[in-house]
Amino acid sequence: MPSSTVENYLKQILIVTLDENCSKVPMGKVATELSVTPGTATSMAKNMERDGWLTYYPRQGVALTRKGKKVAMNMLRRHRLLETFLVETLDLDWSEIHAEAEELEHAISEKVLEKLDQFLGRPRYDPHGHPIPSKGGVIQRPSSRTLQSCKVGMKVKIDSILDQESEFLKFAREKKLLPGREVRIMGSEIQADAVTLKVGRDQPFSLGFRSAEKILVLEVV
Amino acid sequence: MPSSTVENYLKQILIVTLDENCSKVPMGKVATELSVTPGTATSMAKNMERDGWLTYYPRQGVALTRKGKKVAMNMLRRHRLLETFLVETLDLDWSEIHAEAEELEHAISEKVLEKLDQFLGRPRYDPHGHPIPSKGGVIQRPSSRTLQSCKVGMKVKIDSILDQESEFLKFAREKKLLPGREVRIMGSEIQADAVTLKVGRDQPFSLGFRSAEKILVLEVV
DNA sequence: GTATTAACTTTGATCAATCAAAATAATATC
DNA sequence: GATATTATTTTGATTGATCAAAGTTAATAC
Repeated sequence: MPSSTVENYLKQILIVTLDENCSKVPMGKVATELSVTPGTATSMAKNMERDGWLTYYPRQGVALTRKGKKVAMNMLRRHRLLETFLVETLDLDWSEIHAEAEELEHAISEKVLEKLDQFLGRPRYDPHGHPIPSKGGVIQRPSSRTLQSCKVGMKVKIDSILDQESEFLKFAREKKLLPGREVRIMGSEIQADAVTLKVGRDQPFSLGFRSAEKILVLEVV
Repeated sequence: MPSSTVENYLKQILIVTLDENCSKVPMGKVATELSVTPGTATSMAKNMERDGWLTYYPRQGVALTRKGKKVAMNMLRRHRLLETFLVETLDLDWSEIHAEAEELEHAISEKVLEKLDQFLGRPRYDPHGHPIPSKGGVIQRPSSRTLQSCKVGMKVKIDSILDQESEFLKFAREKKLLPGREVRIMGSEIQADAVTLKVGRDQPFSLGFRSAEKILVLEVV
């Protein structure tokens, strides 16, 4: 059984992994995410490796093992189901539920969670629109679509780049069109055969449909 | 803020205090109640005294301070409201709720508790018939105890019957074991697993602990 | 190709909660 | 009253989680 501290580390590492679409999470990131000093993160990583939750690659970061990922997914499920309950049933304010769920997710048993899921009608998304992992720990993630198909104003996250041509990848890197990045669609005009997008605070720029087609994105809710 | 360990000590000490109607709880009792070694109980007592939760009388026991009692009462409130929720709303089995509430009571915030109370319609008794302390930490009336827990010679008044099984209720009616009736405890023997009681001028009879447990009584002074 | 900087690791210390086992005090027994 | 028993306290050690500060590496800059 993981302690609730370990559960927190696992969950946060999973979130970063999914979010940035990377395999190893650097220790610095772990430390800031959990609000501990880097030294603490390193020593926890070693203990967690000893207990089989993750693999620790010195000076590179940590990656969850299958066992660790399973628990982490379950934490996400707990968190999101609890947030749903707090909003739907107890009518708590949207702004408070995160912190509340953060506490409760460590205390709720599998059995109570199952009953809660049933009571709520087995919701698939939490109040923020995030998908709730299934009992087996699977996130049925919203299927990705091409950048070309996006509507103006949408906020999307880059999922993957289909073209492996190095020239194109180089261009994509320069424009920060990398997996995990969030992008806003500023314009999309069939007649102009182009989409205009903005990455972070950079200057907006346009991509022809030919290129936009090569970029798969996920809608951010 | 007390840690959840401290919360457990406080709650358990309060329960023993109410139960045995005594002011000081001896360390041995504290230790067994919390399933720790006597040494641990002693050292916790010292720390808790330092933090103002209780007064520690060496070789005699501990007594809650006002501050400690307030927190302990609140724990009882949390516990009982949660048990109510688990049975009423989530339909958990009567036998499981105690352990579940034991975990959740440390994680639930005052705000969520308040919403839960509201959602449940501000119940005054938990599923076992125990009174739920008010927000201010007041128990509305002398807490009832099970018939099984009574000492020989006590005179008690029946408060409620927990088992709603019709066969059992029929039996209870025959024996005049009905709310309001006064009963005298003629004998109670753990080895025999039975209590012997007398209702009015009727012939005394015995009840197995299994059944005696289902009957809540109030002590008559 | 060295110097600077940023990221990471080590070291030594602390705190809460616990145990086992030895020491001490209080109570009961003869 | 001396002894045996039981309850309690002390002592010394451990474990998990943490920090501050010093020490290493690797990457970046110049």
